[in-house]
Amino acid sequence: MHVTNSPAGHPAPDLSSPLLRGLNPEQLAAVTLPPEPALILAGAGSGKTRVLTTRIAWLLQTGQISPGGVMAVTFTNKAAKEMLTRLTAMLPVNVRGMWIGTFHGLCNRFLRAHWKQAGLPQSFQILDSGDTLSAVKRVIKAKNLDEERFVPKQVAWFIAASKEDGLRPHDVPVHDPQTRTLVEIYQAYEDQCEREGVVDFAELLLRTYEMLRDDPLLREHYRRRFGHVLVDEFQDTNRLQYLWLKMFAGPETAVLAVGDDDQSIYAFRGAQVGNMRDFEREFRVRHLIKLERNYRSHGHILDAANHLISHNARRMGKTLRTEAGAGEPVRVQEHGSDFLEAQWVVEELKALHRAGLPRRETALLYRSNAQSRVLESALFNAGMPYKVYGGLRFFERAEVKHALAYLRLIENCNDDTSYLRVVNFPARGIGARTLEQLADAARQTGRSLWQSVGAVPGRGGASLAAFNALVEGLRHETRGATLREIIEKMLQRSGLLDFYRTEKDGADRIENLEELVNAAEAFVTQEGFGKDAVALPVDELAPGLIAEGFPQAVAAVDLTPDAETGEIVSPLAAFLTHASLEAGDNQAQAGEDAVQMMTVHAAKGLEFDAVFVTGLEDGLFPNEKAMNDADGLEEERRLMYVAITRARQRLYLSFSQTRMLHGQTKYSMKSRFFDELPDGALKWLSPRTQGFGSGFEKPYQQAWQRGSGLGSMVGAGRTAGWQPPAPPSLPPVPKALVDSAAKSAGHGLRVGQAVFHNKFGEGLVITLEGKGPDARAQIQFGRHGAKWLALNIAKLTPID
DNA sequence: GTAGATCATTTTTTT
DNA sequence: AATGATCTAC
Repeated sequence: MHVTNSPAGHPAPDLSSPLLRGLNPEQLAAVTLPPEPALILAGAGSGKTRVLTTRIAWLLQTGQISPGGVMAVTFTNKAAKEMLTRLTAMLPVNVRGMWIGTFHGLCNRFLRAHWKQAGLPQSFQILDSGDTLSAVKRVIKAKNLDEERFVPKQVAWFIAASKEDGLRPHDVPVHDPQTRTLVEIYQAYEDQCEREGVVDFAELLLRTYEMLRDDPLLREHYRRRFGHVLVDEFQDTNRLQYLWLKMFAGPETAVLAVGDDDQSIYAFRGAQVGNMRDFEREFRVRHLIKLERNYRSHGHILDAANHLISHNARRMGKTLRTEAGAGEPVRVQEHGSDFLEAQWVVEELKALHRAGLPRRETALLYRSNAQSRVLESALFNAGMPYKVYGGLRFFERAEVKHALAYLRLIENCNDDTSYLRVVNFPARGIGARTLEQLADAARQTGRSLWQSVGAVPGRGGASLAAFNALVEGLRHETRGATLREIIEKMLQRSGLLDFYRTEKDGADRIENLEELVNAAEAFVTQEGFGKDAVALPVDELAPGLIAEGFPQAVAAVDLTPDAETGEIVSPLAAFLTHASLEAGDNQAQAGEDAVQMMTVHAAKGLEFDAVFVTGLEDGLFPNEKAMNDADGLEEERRLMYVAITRARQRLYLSFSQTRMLHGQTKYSMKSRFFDELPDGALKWLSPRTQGFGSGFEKPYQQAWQRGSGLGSMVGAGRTAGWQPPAPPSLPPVPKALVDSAAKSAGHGLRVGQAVFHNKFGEGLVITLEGKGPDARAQIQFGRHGAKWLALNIAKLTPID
């Protein structure tokens, strides 16, 4: 542990505050750091959020800062909300003036306050990824380009990636014709967004960054305002987010970056772990604090995690410790098929539940979403409640998006994306030809679809005009209405309700539309959009600003009031922003006690008493698309590290010899990560012989009945003196394989046979074909994958 | 304009 | 296997 001393000139921190009670020395040091750039390496389960919130509370309480002077950035709405909740629980503070939110949320706030200077319409709309994709599609179509050569998804990805590197179209280096066209699309896309008054997610950040970069006065204002900037999950920041941070944080700013390089699992979407090192260097960080005390997991689990992650070459270096004792060994189980694996999981879950463990305290983790299906059906058949995270989110459902599109048109009729989405939904006889004519007219005049309706002749033109009249009518009728009334009227008049009433499975959709009304209602109450919502006086937060010529700068408070008039943006506009920025929970209804199922990515930041990591097979986890280069494999390893560290008391790791994947049976070897786990922390459960439940219910039952958490299971007998048996060399052969093996006798090999090859190592015979000199075999090798070998050439030694 | 058929696709994902 | 997107036939 290395904590730099406070430099001379900083008074010793006031340590008498009750806020600081119960912090360990490292946490305390982090919370009470002097106002200078600092980096906190916060391991899994080390109390990171607590440090962050306590730090803010302490700064406020000791009068070192006012609420308006704090900025705290997170990645997810959930993290931001949690911070606010904890903070208000610690300190009675008005959070209105505080800038605590996601990168995108804060940018939104900034751009709403400076909409004029940003060159945006006052009620600009935000495109979510789906909207962005359809906008890109329209550009590609308008430019008459081949969608095979310019796949919309990839183009959208290119544009987002460029923006996240801080590059505008003319900044992108062009070396080949393909890129040149991509850049042209990018430019056309930008023009289109500009015309329609919409911005995508990356644009929120990029535009904020550019404004601060190009306007020294504005930059100076914000730098003066935010004495403290705190960044959560720093290892996940991308290039643009880092540049953005450098705009807000000047030489005087106390930036506190909190992150864990070992939990960086988003490189695939642009996260740069290197930002941590850059931060250390560029901000001249003199305070590096490591939080290595883990308050979550028992010893064996941490041993496994530490041992595994030590195989990564590029690390900042950190080892988790616990005082909770060794606890239970990590249970490893092998299965013949994914189906059997799922059955075993269900039986173990039943046993855990019988032992008194709430189902919500158990989690099933997997590498990819496709793996959830088998598990789900096994749980379903067993009648065990479960909850799968990661499906469609509320605001992404088709019917909800349709409804939102109508609302967006009411707010801004030039939003072509929304226009196209609902102009013929429900069907009103407006076909592709009519829309093509409309698009042509719009393109020629450079106007929006809405504005070009007059240019379309005949019946099509009349239908379009009728649609415009419908939206126009809605706008008039709902003027001054409450959000609820607006939405209800829209659902009626648009025909959406009628449409879904006649649909055969429209009942769910109607339910969701009703839920939309509820969400709006909740939003109005929560965000204080009632009649007495008032903008904060302009000079309350940053005195002296007006003199500097930036009256608008400070008005960027929660309710996004207009910078000049102080008038608050309409509830409808605010709700639409909310809908874009926060897609809603992607979980089923809370309440029922259910087993939690999710990908390892989705599990980051969560913890459970018992965790199952399933499908630990080479090719799946580590994923074959990532395991061929060192960086990819290291990220997979970090992912595994995240999976392991989710568990408090009990961890199961399982893998299967066969798995249905893309409609075919895939044969795999156990994950190479098993070789990187310490034998002493593992217990290999032998298949089938011990039966289900493993007889471990007792200590669990006692622990939970005592109502105690960590510590109560320490040294619970089972692990003392326990010796790891040698892992079974190769698994028993599935029955189907044994049956087919009889036919292929002759060369001494059979399907399912384990063999050894001098170059490829151990493998499993998957297929046998041909006879005599033509005989060949497909063999699944561990890290070399499946190979076809000619049996008269290849030297294979059967393994017993 | 819609229903049904065919075809490609299939790591991870927040805002 | 299952999903989504595009194409074809009415």
